[in-house]
Amino acid sequence: MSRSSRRRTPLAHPATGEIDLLDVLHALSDPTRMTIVRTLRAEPERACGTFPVDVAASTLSHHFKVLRESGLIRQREEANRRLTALRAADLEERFPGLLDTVLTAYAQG
Amino acid sequence: MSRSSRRRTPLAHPATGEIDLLDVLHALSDPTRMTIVRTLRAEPERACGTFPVDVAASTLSHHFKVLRESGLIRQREEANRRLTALRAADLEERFPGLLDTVLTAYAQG
DNA sequence: ACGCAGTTTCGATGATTGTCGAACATCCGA
DNA sequence: TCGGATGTTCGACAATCATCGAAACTGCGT
Repeated sequence: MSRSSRRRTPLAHPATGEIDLLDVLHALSDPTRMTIVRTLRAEPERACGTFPVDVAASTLSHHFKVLRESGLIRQREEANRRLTALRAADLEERFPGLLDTVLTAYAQG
Repeated sequence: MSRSSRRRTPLAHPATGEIDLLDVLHALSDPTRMTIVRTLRAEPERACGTFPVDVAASTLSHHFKVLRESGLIRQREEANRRLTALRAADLEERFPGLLDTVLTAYAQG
């Protein structure tokens, strides 16, 4: 196995069917994470460092972990970057209409 | 002013326009509170003690406060009871479709 | 007047959370 | 091979949270 195929932990994501609604709601109830999700809906895939949030890198990493473990985002390794994408289709399959409704509600501001 | 018109604190509720989405999502991300909201959608108004949750009375009171301050429920005094109702119409006005979508998603299991 | 039923407040406790800086790991380019 | 760029992990810390029991309060019956 090549050294690059496993970074630290294998980047565990919950299966679509295992996504828990309460975890999703909790993940979305933080302003930094909501900003990440909202940003991600516009663009298909983004590197971690390119989000318009003003927190330390380690804090951002923590938020990505919460979003990943809730099933909201998927991350994959790309060289020394980690690319992040919204699991829009999975979410739509699991909880139809949820993401759209929540993001529209947030835009209502 | 009659003694009964003010209990302890005046039971503050946010105005419909002031309801914050992040507060709502946070309030809904707890299983006990989600159960309360779900129970409340079936019945128009309920007394505090009649919810199918297994926590101490003081804990329940705390959850009602969180729900009330988030704008999800409205409470009014009725003799020595406190009656709780879902602010479904207000929620619908503020965040159209949100409550239905979330509760349907939760029922999806 | 007394006590009971229903609820809230208070104080405490243990768990979780958001945040940071420092250190570490990985990959790419010079 | 060395350095810089990109992210993560590791403590640590203060704040918030869910929970409880005990005490207090309110209104209704008796």
